[in-house]
Amino acid sequence: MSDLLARLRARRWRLTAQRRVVAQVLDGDHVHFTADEIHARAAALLPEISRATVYNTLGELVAIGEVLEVSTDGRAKRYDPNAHHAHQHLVCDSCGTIRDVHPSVDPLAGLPAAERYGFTVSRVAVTYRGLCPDCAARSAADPAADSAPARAKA
Amino acid sequence: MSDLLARLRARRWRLTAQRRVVAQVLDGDHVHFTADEIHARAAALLPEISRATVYNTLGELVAIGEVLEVSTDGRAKRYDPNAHHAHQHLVCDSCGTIRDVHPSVDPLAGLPAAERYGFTVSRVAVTYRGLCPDCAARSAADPAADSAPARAKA
DNA sequence: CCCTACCTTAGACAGTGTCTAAGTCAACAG
DNA sequence: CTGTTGACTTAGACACTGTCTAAGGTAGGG
Repeated sequence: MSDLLARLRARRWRLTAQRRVVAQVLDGDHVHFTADEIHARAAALLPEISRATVYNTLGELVAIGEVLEVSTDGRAKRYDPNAHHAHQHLVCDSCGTIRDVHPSVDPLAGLPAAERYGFTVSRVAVTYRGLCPDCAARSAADPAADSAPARAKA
Repeated sequence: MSDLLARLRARRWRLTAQRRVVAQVLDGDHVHFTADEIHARAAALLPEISRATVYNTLGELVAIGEVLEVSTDGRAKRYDPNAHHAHQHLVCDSCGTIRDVHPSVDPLAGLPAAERYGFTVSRVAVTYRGLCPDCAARSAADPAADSAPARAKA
């Protein structure tokens, strides 16, 4: 992923400071940030960067296939820099954490032609949902908090 | 589904006119409406129904498991009344149409314990994406329209 | 070093969903 | 049937996420 900038240059992107910091943030921890989180982290490196630029850059990265958009909860989309290796997601219902998992079989095989209703199927998104170890421990200790998803991370 | 009202009564729900029309709308075509579409259709039957009530009622129906929430595109959530029969979704990237499909194997089996990272996995959402027959035909006839997803149905 | 097309910015705007205070009414008791 | 009560509904303000525009800035080629 460290050659993302090189790939962008090959696509004739103008390498502005803003695009560099967005790429740098995506290149950091392999976490799946929301656009707002990416903006906050980018702003820590380049305070004057605007929200619109982050959205623009993310949209362009998605369009050229360097980054994947993941919408797991109907709230903010998350951006997944791991676009070059097929994978699926494991999502915590409580804190929203996402982990990548790698499929052992091609999930497209699970859909027989008879069930495709004439659709041209090109992709499959598989999302496993449950509780991450931390949240499972917390809900066992305090069952009342079970159904109160924390918006912010602990 | 026609006994949804009976099931709600069994749960000690107060059966107001508003809840009846929401149930009635969900009971209609097996389409997956957004909350706003449900509100519009409910308002056709009961003009003074408010948006908040539709959201409240849908939220309660989801909480008790009578209806499923589906978020396919990061925009409005859609509500799926077919909650009593495990199924997956086939989504058209162009027009947004959703069809239910029925899995031949338990998709949870695709995730070996070694890949669960300590998560307590309770559900799996599988979404197949591609083009519906109509949109595939249209994009074959006019490739330029291929990447311009229509927000409204044709 | 200059130019120009592309990029960024601030802020307004739009869509979706949540919350609150006040009024209303379904269900039950008598 | 009528009264009571607490759950339900309402309008509208609010919050969050994402998009758009006009104006100014700047990367990269000459």
